[in-house]
Amino acid sequence: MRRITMADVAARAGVSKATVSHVINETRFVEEATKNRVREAIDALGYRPNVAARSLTTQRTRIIGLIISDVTNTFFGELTRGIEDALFANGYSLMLCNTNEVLEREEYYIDILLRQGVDGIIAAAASQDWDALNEAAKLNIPIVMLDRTFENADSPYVGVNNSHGAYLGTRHLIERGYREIGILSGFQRLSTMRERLEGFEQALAEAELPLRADWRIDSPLTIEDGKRAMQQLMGQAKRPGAVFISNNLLSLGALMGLREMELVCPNDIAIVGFDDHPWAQVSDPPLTVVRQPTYAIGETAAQKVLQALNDGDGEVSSALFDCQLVMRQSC
Amino acid sequence: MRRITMADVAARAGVSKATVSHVINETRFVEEATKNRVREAIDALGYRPNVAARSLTTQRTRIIGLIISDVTNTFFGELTRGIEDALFANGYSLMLCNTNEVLEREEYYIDILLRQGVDGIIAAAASQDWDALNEAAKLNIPIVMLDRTFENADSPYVGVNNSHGAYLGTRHLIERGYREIGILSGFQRLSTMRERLEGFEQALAEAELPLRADWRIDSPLTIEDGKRAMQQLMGQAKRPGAVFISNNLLSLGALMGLREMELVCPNDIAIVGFDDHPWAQVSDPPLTVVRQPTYAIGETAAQKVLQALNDGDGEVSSALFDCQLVMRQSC
DNA sequence: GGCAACGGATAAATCGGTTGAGCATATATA
DNA sequence: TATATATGCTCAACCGATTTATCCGTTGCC
Repeated sequence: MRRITMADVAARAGVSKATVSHVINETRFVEEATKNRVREAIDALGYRPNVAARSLTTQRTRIIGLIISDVTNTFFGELTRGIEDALFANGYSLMLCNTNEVLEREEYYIDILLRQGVDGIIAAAASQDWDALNEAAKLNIPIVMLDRTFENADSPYVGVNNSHGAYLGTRHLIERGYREIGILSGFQRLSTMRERLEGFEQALAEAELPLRADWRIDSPLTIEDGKRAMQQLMGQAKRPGAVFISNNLLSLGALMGLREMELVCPNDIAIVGFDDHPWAQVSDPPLTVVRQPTYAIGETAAQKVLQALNDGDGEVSSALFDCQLVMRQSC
Repeated sequence: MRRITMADVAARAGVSKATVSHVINETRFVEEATKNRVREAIDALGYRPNVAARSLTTQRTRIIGLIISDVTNTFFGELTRGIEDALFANGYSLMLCNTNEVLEREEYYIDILLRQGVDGIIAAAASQDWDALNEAAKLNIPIVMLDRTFENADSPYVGVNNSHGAYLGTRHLIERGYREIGILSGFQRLSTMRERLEGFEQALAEAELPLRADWRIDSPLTIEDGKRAMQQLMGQAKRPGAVFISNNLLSLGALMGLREMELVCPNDIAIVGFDDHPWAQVSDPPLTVVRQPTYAIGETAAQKVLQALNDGDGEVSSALFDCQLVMRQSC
């Protein structure tokens, strides 16, 4: 079946392509009678505008690119969902790019997004600097940093107050009487992880508790690494009594690691994790966590790009959400 | 910064646009020296082809549309990931559409995807018939049904043998000695849910066990509904001793529901769920489940669309994966 | 009466690529 | 020497929209 074009519609309605275009986009006054003939023709023919052709002239695609490390991680899943809903509500579509925290893949995707001519980019970037995104910035494509940011980032950022979140979680451990506290601190090249470590350290410092290097385990952010990290932590002669875990996958892995070592939480070690997850309610034990408003973060990020798109030059502000301690039974 | 076009590259390299195009796409022989001049110009100018313009003539976008109900559900998250990886490996991009099982939203998205001119569609469709996708089919856009299908579906399907999976799970319960078995059977308008119910019934029939209507609870597929369903099941005077749960969100909700009622699994009720999830290993109790190779299903679905795209008319086959029983401690 | 303004449309250029036809020049064949 | 073939590239039409400039009445105003 040949694609129906605007010319077909114009012919059937007995008007020019220009008029059809104006009826569709409401870009100029058209007489009601003419409008109706055009609409009738559109319906009758089942005409569907070709986005590529339109983009060519308008230089807009109504597509937003999203760069994250992995949708499989529910944290990113929720973010994605929030973004998608906000875009949907505004007639935009989403191009999803998983980078797996691999820089080359991120760079590849940024290039693709630019070729695609996306109107904006939301990025939970794997890179540690602005280089990869710089080209996008040069092309004046609005960018919103999601979840993470970096020093020389030159775009609004939407995320949470990580250090305060970690501070809350750690202080909770201290208030429950734990004095020997470790941390699974993740990947220090990510701003989120650095900030969480900072909040953790601040809470310890305030309580005048020691900061032991062997009770801080850095690692990539996977379940496997969480398991390993927890086992390394607990494999030591001198074990902490509690641990703050900076990331949800690490928490899950940690729980698995404990199980394997036949250690029991919170008896052998108390845990406060970062990021909530429905399953955390039914885990053994139900996990006490610092929760971030993930969906809202995504939603806001999307609104920020759209705002940048609509306002033109007006500066778009960053948004920092607060975390919330959710007490359950792991400490 | 003005966008660099092919004309700029051509001018700088001292050749025609046609030659530049041929160098980029390797669509015709070009002398090595000329090629080099073109490549040098491309690099020097930082030229990036405009996908919209290309799509206009080639009628291809190298974008595949994915329709699912919700990325937030890890099952779909995994599917999405498998799809994205396969597309990435082949130089295709992914447009993500969450429908929330809402028909209007699905129809809206299909329309958008067609306007966008996606090369193919992978759909875990909310609709129960072919109507919504029919337009895409008429335009000769390859479609792959993901996870679910329906009677008059006219496209390859990639999923698992649901009835056999449910059969396996149910038989396991029977083998463990349970005789009074219920089912949280989800949404009967989805093929997956119907098939799972079928497998469940078959296992009961084989063991000559009764099929009680009050031990079968249908519901939408959300955590909340799982909770309600489980509480309804266990709120009855005559309770079953075990239950097969046809969906992962329902399983999670069921666990929460039990907790609230202060009932213990598997003592008060044994559970076998459908779909595995990392958290199922650390839940209380660790959940025995029927696992499907989710990632592989997604990957395969993507490969099927690409195959349809490349082979032209060659019929693309469906793919049915097997499920696997993962024994843990919920029965 | 003459000129401006306006209402309601259209023709044609344009966006940035791809691609079939065609055009020199060089080499092979008769 | 004339002709055929191959080589390497250019020209220009085309994809399907948007948008600028323009056109042809009508009406309003001085």
